Amino acid sequence: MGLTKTEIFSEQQNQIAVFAKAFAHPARVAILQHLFKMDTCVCGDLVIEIGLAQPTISQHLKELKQLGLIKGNIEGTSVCYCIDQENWNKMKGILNEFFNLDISAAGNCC
Amino acid sequence: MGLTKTEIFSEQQNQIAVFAKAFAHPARVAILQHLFKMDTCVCGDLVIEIGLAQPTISQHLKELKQLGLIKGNIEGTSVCYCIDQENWNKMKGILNEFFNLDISAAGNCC
DNA sequence: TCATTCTATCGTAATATTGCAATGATACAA
DNA sequence: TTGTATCATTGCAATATTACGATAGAATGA
Repeated sequence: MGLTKTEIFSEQQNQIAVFAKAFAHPARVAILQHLFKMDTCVCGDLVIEIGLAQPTISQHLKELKQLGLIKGNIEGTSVCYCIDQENWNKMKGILNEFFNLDISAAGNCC
Repeated sequence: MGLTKTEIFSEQQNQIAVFAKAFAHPARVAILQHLFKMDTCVCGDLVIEIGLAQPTISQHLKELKQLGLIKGNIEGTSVCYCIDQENWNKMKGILNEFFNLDISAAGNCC
């Protein structure tokens, strides 16, 4: 049905899934890496840097913005994008808690 | 078109996206958490534990297995699943490298 | 052998995602 | 005002994902 049954999972499980979805596309990974690489905010060159059409980039930026991982400030005719440090760290905390589950007990019987 | 243009991205970017997709669904998050929680391998009770139909769980398990994040050993009529420690740590390394990109330079102009 | 149990696969329906052309909207410059 | 540059939105087509009923396969026990 293509419809994820979010209601049967915990808030935490859904939140992990939502954040993970942000990185589940190489274009969004590339956008974020570029935002990190630049020592200033990135305006328009994302379209040139990544090889996708402008509406496609705009759509990916919108998703990242809705998740709160990036911020966008209007600067004249262009828009300045950068990482939202606070939310980025929050996301990192949530995902790291999941990644660092104790592995010692599991995995020793297969 | 629903077709990700993997060819225009780096190997690393695609790999991050592929791993992230594993966690981009709460059912798979729940499966992995359950595998971690158990101090022994998990066989059939994932269907009961999580509220999805058996074919659906089987499908999610297949995806996780294809990524190498879990292993499955046949034990009589049932199958024993557990985390693949080696690949799990490898995945953690790749994603952490991405998460821990230097944030100090970016994000100070918005 | 036959029924039971457990899991995988197939087929299908519905929703989600991706990508882009066309079009708007806004700010600035001439 | 008229263009130009930049980015957002809309609308659409194509592919991907999610979920499950039905069914098949494999091992076990009666």
